[in-house]
Amino acid sequence: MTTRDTGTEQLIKDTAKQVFFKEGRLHATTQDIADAAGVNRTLVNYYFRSRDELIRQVYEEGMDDMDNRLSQIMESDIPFREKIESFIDVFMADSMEYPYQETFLITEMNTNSNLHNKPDMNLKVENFSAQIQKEIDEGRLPKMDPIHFAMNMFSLMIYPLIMRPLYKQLYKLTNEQFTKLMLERKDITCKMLFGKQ
Amino acid sequence: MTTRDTGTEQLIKDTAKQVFFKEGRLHATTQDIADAAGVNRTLVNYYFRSRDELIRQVYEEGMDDMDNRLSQIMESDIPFREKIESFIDVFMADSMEYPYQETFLITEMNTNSNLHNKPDMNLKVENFSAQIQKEIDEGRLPKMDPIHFAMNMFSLMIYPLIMRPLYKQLYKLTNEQFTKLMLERKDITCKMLFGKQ
DNA sequence: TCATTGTTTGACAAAAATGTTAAACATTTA
DNA sequence: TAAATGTTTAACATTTTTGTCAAACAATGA
Repeated sequence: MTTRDTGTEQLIKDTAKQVFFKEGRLHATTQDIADAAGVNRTLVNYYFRSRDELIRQVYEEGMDDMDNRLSQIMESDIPFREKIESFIDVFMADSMEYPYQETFLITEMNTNSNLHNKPDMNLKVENFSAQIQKEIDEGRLPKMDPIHFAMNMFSLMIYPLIMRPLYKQLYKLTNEQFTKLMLERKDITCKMLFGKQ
Repeated sequence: MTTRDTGTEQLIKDTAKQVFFKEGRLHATTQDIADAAGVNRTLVNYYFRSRDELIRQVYEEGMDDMDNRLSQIMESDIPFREKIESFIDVFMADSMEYPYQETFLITEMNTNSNLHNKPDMNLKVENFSAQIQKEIDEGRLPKMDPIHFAMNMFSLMIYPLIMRPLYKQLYKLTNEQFTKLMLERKDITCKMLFGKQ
């Protein structure tokens, strides 16, 4: 079967990511996704066979994406702090687009538990920890388990975006105000991490 | 109808909170919840009329709980830093029990959008911001929008707990190791917030 | 004890979500 | 153009989830 590539398969997958990662509608049905994509629901089955398979692919690609974003910290050979600054810049821009990507992944992990971990991610994480440890040893970061640095960084970047509906309500913020705050956070997060206050 | 109170209604609601807030199984069905509670599924309808009503009550009480926890920051009249230290201590203990409470609330907000905000929470938040602003004015905190202090605090406390399945996998952690790290974070979070590194 | 009434259960019904199929449609290519 | 083949659609079927009801059960009180 020489696929004719009408872009529909990709459209459905991309729309599913919009719904799950961007809008955070984690209970969305195939009908919801088809509607959002403006296509007949049957096409979900035509291209993906089942809902589960669509979810599986979205999950898989979400994980791959995380993996790729992690790689970014490794490859460049610039000083640690600059590397982190640049990482925060890129990662936060992505997260502002898709705040619920990690939440989706975790929710799937919590409901399925038949998750296959990508072994090369462990290596990257170890590598990252080693980089942090080096900074600690050379006195540029306070003494602590390197995992805390990573946790701090991801927490400060992602969590406010997840809680957006709540913050908007509690602090009576417009979309513009919220976006402005998130952009400010790039700097704030960096300063928090390196203790330069 | 003089209720006989067999504790079943409360059991179902508590179990729902266990499933949603503790296990993070956000797609759980009424059957899942009934099974977890060890009761006949029909009792969910007997006591709550519909699934939606059970969810509504869990949502409502989850919000009330957040409200109460926020109040805690207001009432005591001890110095700001001590207040925050004590708050982190209590809040993190709660969050370790129910990591997905806020995630559940947000997911519901994202799917329903017919949320009625509790107006008195706005007041508490304003009060909290004023307290932070005072610290800033008196030079005990760096200059920034007080909302960032709140965002930093909640992010550092909650997000690592949400991501637990991922961190456990990436860093090859046992439950005990993870718990130990989370307890360490009480201190780390506090130091991050006040810049004492 | 026996009637009353609230609770629990299982069988059934309804609704919602997902999956299948055949026919209509569109594109390619011979 | 016409056959071949991939794509889309609507009708239908199946499965899953939710909701209803009457009968069984258990506790209370006259």
